[in-house]
Amino acid sequence: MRHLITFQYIEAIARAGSIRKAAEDMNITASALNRRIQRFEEEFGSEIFERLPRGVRLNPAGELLIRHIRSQESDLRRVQSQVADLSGIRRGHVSVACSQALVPYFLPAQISIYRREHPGVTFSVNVRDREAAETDISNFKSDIALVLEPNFMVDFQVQSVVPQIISVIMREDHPLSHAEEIRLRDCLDYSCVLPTAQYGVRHLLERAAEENSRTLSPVIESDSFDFMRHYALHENAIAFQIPIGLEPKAGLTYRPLSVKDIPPGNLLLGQMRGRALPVASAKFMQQLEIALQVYN
Amino acid sequence: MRHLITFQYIEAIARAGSIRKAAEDMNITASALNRRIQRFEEEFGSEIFERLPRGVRLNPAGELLIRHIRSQESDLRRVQSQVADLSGIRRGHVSVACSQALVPYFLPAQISIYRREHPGVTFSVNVRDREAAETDISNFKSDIALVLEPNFMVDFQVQSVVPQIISVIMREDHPLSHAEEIRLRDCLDYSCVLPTAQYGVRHLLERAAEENSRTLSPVIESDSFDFMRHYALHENAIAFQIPIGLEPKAGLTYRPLSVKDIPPGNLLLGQMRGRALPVASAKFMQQLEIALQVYN
DNA sequence: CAAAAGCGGTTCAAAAAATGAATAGGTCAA
DNA sequence: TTGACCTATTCATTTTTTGAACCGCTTTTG
Repeated sequence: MRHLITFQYIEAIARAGSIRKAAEDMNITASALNRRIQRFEEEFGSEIFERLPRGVRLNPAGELLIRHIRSQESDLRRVQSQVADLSGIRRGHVSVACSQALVPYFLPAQISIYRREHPGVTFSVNVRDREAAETDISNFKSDIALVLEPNFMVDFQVQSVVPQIISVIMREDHPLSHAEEIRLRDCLDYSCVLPTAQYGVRHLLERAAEENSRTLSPVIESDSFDFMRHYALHENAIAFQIPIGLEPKAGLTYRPLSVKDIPPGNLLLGQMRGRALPVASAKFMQQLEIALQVYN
Repeated sequence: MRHLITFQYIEAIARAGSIRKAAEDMNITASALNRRIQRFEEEFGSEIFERLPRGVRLNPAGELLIRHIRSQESDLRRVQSQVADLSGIRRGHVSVACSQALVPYFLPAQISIYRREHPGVTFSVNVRDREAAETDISNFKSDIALVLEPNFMVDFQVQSVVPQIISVIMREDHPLSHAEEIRLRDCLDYSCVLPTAQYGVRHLLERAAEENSRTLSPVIESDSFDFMRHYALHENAIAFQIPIGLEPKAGLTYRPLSVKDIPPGNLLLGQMRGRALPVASAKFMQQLEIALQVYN
């Protein structure tokens, strides 16, 4: 949309933090971009950038404006996708921000199901911790978020809640592998591999440990659940993950942690509050809702 | 906003029904406008107008687009007004679509109260029947609607409901003027002056008459409540109006119709569903809500 | 402490885009 | 069939946007 390029420039400047950098990004001269902004500010009736010695920054007016710009652009894309839809082309793009647990198993399966029916639809999948996922949603960078225990920002509208009991991951020959369900105190006797602080699983474990006046002392911290799973094989340590992220794997076994110690974590499916999603995203969201019911 | 002019052109064409007419309205050549539209359609990825022998008309894609355009423009105005608000200027514009009953008394009073506090805010007040009011709301031509018994279109979001018992208007020396409350059958003995079909009052009267297997035979129909009120003075006929539209007037008296015959009509305050109103409009709406509580 | 680097803002000639006037070519109604 | 009215196209002209060079300023760097 060529006539909306000013908006795109404004976004680029906000992102880059300086007119010159943004000019470079957008393949234009700094002078041209500068004048564009000045003209826009005049039309708009207010400055939208603070001029700092080392660049520019959105002022409050600019913050309001960029919110409008983003929502407007997303809405226009939605309209375009609706139009494409009614002309029978059925294409579109769906962007998902999700917790790591969804990456190996659940999401690939769901996306492949969806694309079997709508091969014209493309996807982007971004792994985000619970905070970043919400930011992405409210910046219109992602249409859909599927995250464990987010912070519930105001912009985040929950569509579906799935309780997830944290599972203990260990080798089949691990002493704990015979128990039906595992108590938290039992875990503390063994080497633990824990996810780093930004993850929901860690958050839940910490909270539970605190309530039981225990502390977690992991031998390894990692931000990769994949790594942790593999490590459990090597050292015969125990790792933790939510069921939706687990697949049967040779040599490993999974047991639920007792809900007496740790309440189930909530896996939340949601979107930007009040936003009308593009056709493709809305349909994919519907599919996810149905698929998630299995876990209830 | 100069860079959004294409959108304004599209709106003008949709309104005018032909590129030439719109070109004239917008002080531009038909050829220039035509090319603009063609370029836009190419960028947009779909035609938005049906080319007819006698002009053009929005096709379904165009309908979707113009919805977006209108909501987008309204949102931008809102952002501008918010910006003005935070720079302390406190200006803005409020547009109200309302039933005739609100015009003589209620709205002028409310607007004057509001403007006493915010003299920078301007108003437009448009009298609309219940259908037109809803259309205005969903076209973003009005921010706020205050109408009797609208049809409840999906886009219309009700903020406040005020029951209004229809009153009979007559001269002080009219035979009915002594009754505390008046039955519908009594009215039929006298000359009646009725509003035309598009008004809520007429709608309610007709429905009530039908239930009682009676028919209304007005000696005069009018679309002006002001006229009807004055006419009651001359012929000693009876007219009808809702309480919110009535002020004491020398020589005239008002009596409620019995709710046994006619259920109270609903005066509805509302706006476009899901729309974020500009600051000024939102505040005025709040004030109206409070003011209307008196009638409950 | 001085030079360098990085920033937004300004100026002016050059390039690009939008425009107007004229006109082609179509459909419909009388 | 004619005339009215429409969209679409072409091309010279006008308007707008752009790039290059430079100014004045602040911060960083050596």
